[in-house]
Amino acid sequence: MKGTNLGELEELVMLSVGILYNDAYGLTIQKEIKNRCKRAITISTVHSVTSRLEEKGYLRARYDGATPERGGRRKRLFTLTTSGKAAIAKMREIREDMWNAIPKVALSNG
Amino acid sequence: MKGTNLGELEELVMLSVGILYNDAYGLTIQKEIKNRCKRAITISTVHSVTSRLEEKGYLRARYDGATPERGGRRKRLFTLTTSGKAAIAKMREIREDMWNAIPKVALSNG
DNA sequence: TCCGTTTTCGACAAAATCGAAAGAAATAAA
DNA sequence: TTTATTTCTTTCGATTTTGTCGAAAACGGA
Repeated sequence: MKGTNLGELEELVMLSVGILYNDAYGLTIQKEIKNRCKRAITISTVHSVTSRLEEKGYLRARYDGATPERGGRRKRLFTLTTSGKAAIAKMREIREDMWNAIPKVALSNG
Repeated sequence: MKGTNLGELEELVMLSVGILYNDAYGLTIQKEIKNRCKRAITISTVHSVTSRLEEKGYLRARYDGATPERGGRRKRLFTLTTSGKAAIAKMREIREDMWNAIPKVALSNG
């Protein structure tokens, strides 16, 4: 049981779900990533990532109960689970600590 | 040619190289990650990641010219390239922006 | 030659990625 | 009412990149 961590894209999807709060589903997640990261991924990619995150227990899904205005299939909305929130928070903390530990000289140009 | 991005572990290795500055090589990188991330990876893993980062142009390697005190093969020291620095800085910026965009309510417990 | 350190090699699992096609559900058109 | 259209979800199969090892090879003193 190795892969208990988050991959790079998995993390971006988690952050997107957090940002979108109560409107996170395939399409909106895809757009969020496109806008913020200037990175085009297909809807298939988003779905395969969200599935994996569900399996890991980092994301929970529910069906949209509200009536859609003009047609369309029910949306599958995602929210972060408690362990999901903890996972991304921890990664952030570790990276920030590492950034702070980099000596200035290592980042100067030349 | 898709994979121009950094993977999760690749990023950690880059940060470690920055932290270690003029003493970044297999062993020290491995330890840095172990200490900071509480994550045990083998030395083989570190080497395969650094190789890939070199190919991507994010890391540059040189051999240690100094005489080793007590035996052992020459070390291969790594430093961040200009594009390498830019790559990790960009990832950091994007993630910070995303974190700031997450509404408080999405992170509260419950 | 022997020992300890470090890198290279070859292999495999997990994550990232896509395209295409098939459901669903609600509404608009016939 | 029946059919078509729209908007999304699901699923499948396939391929490239990343992540991960264990073992072998290469050094460089002692």
